[in-house]
Amino acid sequence: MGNNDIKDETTDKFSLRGRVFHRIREDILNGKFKDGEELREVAIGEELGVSRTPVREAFRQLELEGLIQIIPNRGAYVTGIKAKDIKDIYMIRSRLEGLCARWACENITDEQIEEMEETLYLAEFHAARGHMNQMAELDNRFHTILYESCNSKMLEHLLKDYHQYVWRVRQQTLSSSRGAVSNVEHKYILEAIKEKNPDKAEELANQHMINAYENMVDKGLLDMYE
Amino acid sequence: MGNNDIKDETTDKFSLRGRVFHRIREDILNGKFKDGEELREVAIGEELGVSRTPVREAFRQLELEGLIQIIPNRGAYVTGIKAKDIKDIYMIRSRLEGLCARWACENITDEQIEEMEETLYLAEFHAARGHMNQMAELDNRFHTILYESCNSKMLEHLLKDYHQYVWRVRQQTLSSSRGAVSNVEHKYILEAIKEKNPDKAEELANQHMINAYENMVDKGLLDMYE
DNA sequence: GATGGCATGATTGTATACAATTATACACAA
DNA sequence: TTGTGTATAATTGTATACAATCATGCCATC
Repeated sequence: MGNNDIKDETTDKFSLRGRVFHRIREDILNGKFKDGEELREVAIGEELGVSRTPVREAFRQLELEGLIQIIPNRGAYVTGIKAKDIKDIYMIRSRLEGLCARWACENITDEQIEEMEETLYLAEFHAARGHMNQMAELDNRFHTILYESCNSKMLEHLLKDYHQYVWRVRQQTLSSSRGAVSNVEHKYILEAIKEKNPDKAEELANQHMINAYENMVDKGLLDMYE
Repeated sequence: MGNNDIKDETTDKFSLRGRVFHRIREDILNGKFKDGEELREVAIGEELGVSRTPVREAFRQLELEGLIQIIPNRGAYVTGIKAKDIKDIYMIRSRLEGLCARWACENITDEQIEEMEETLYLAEFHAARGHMNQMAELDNRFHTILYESCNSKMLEHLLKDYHQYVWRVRQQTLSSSRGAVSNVEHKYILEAIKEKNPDKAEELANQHMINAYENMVDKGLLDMYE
């Protein structure tokens, strides 16, 4: 139930605690802090030039996010991303993106539809030229708009959270040849939403996520997380 | 991604911070702290006989759980449960319980099957006599075992989290006449799992949650959260 | 009377000090 | 050599002190 958007709204990125939180989060997701590594409050504090207090508060949040495990009176240990976690997240996302697409059918605004169509159009352009960075960014935008269009803060937060969580892996996926295929799937999903066909939209969004995962498995992109 | 089980494992219920966390959480979920109410660190601290430090750490966790909103340099404000949240959670749960039942098909142990059968048997007994407290407890056990049987810490944590979140509402539901019906649905779900029929199990668990929600709506149990 | 600025108090943000707990090292005995 | 107990160091848990920020109320001014 932790979620990203609330964090960005309320846990000030410029407060010491916020900076520590985001920094450690990044370092874990980027692999700088390895699985099982112990995080000491003073060490982190000195590295970032702050006292233990904000570090401790950041730790408590990271614990709830599942990124570290705190053992009382012992310490904080990094919980790295494992291939199994990625699989679980993709399957969870598949169901939830489906639900999100369903709800989008009755709640999406014309502006959001137009924005999504723009991303699709641009994605086609960049896909043809192999601009992978832009593709990743556009994929990002498509999904973010979809999440915001479901009219459920709960679901929106949950999905944004997972989306961020697998960000690094996802980038690699889109850097492969799936970008174009993914874009076509996006098109069909948006079509179903525009048709106000919730069953179809849910099914397509659901399958879209499963396809994305299977593509990663096929290409061996998850091997490094074993 | 915050989740309950990790909390119970790692955030010691007997540390000051843990006690503050659970206490405030309870008070919000039980309606003692009303929507929009401001929580002051010193006041809470004095009431529980602790200093601000553990209170602050508890606040940070409650924020990630979405139970309070912290505005920097201003204060912490209670975010009450609203009827819309309950609806969203039940729909999210419907999809995820379905996924959970699917995974249970290939991962459940014989011991877990036996435990679930025991709860079903006992529930039948208590349903016939109108023992509502026991019914609630048995419903709890059935779902908890189901969550643990899917072999996914991620999903298990998420579901336990939501399960707790709507605990108070859920108790009222089962206190109505749905207990017996719910128990029959549990039976069918377990049957499908024992048959190793993932499609059927997912569909049944999915529908089970939707039925539970619609029952609450019909009985007007959500009116107080409007 | 309304409005804007400033002083004051209250509250949160951060740092530090102290207490409690745990890990480590070493001595000593079996 | 191995195991155990204890002293010591290191680390986390909690409390308190200080700094920064925000809210409130009063007064001056228009």
